[in-house]
Amino acid sequence: MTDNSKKILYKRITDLTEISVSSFDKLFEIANKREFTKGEIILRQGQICNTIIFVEKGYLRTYIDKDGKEINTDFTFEGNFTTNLKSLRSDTLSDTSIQAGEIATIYEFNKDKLLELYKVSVEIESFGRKLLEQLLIAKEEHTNLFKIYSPAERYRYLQSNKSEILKRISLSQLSSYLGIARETLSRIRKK
Amino acid sequence: MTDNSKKILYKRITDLTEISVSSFDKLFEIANKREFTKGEIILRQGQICNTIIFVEKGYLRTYIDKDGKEINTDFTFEGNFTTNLKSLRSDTLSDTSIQAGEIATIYEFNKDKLLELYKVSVEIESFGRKLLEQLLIAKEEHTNLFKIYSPAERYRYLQSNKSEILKRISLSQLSSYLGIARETLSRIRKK
DNA sequence: TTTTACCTGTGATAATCGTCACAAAATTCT
DNA sequence: AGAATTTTGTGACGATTATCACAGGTAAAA
Repeated sequence: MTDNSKKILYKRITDLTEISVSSFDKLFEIANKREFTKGEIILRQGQICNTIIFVEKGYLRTYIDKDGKEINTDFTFEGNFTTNLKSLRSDTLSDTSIQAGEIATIYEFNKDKLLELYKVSVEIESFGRKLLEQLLIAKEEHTNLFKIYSPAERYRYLQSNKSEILKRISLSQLSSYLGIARETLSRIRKK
Repeated sequence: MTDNSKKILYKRITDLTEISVSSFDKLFEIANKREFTKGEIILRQGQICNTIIFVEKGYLRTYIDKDGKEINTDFTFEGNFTTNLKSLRSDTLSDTSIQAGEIATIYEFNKDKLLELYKVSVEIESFGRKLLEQLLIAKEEHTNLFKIYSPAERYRYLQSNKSEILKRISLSQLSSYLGIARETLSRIRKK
């Protein structure tokens, strides 16, 4: 494995599950490498999502359009996966868009090809299941922020537990992700 | 299949995925049926969660204790699954408790036995993956409520899209689930 | 470098929401 | 049925937050 990109993906997967080189190679074979400049759209709201995306470099921003205003629902940094699962699973129109937040390199995995691999390799399906587990745990933690904490407390939670996100995401992008007005977040941060 | 309980579980699984009778039987063999009266604790915060729970009858309430106040993070009605995934996966102490909200009948599936079945039956692992997909989609939808909508709008969203929950969950239990003070929710509802 | 576009800070103000206190209503228990 | 417990409604008030408007700053583009 001389390809450096391949290594990043391999690391991410083996961190999650045991996988043979042959299974990994099968997975890598269906990967479609793509490059984006800042601001480019990877998935557009209203389209059907048919891929799972791995971010090798840069980060992606997932957002919903609400009355012309963009509300960020997720940020995906290098070494992580994202998609619109609802659209992917049921072939319905995606209610979110995914955009490159910086110059980004991604790998796209086609859904149908992936489902074929699930049938062929138990290891790959097992990987799929474990990835979902991890995503669900992260989502639960994020949801609970809104139930347990006030806006100011949510920001402080990120400071203590997810400082990476504060370093990379601008205040105005972060505000909708935390369900706080930009101005309020600016005032919270000043303290 | 004469057992009626068995049918409810069977229906839930076959709604999600194709499964052979023999795989289903393997799953049913490891199921541990238990009954609870209203208010009884099924999983206590601070314990390690090692089962996945299927609700056959009644409903369960999942909550976090915050400074002595209980904040509801989830409700699980009959025909659905719940657990504390973080605790289950990493053998760490659960930060949530799960309690019977009514007289309830549940099936518990031991984690280790389930992992064994995943190895034996591809169908069962596939079921596990699809269940996680569904849970993640539902969680994403719920999270977005907090980012997109105001408290009043969140309540109206439940009215239109999840009316079942309004019928079965009391206002005071619902308020923390929606991140709204009980009094405020009472006033919202009056309109 | 200069221009342009975007991002952040800040004041003023209004709207919303949370908290406290208590009464009324509904439900459960005996 | 009657008592006890829990749930819900409501007023008053204060705290927090959203919104609007605009200025200053920063970064990207020409």
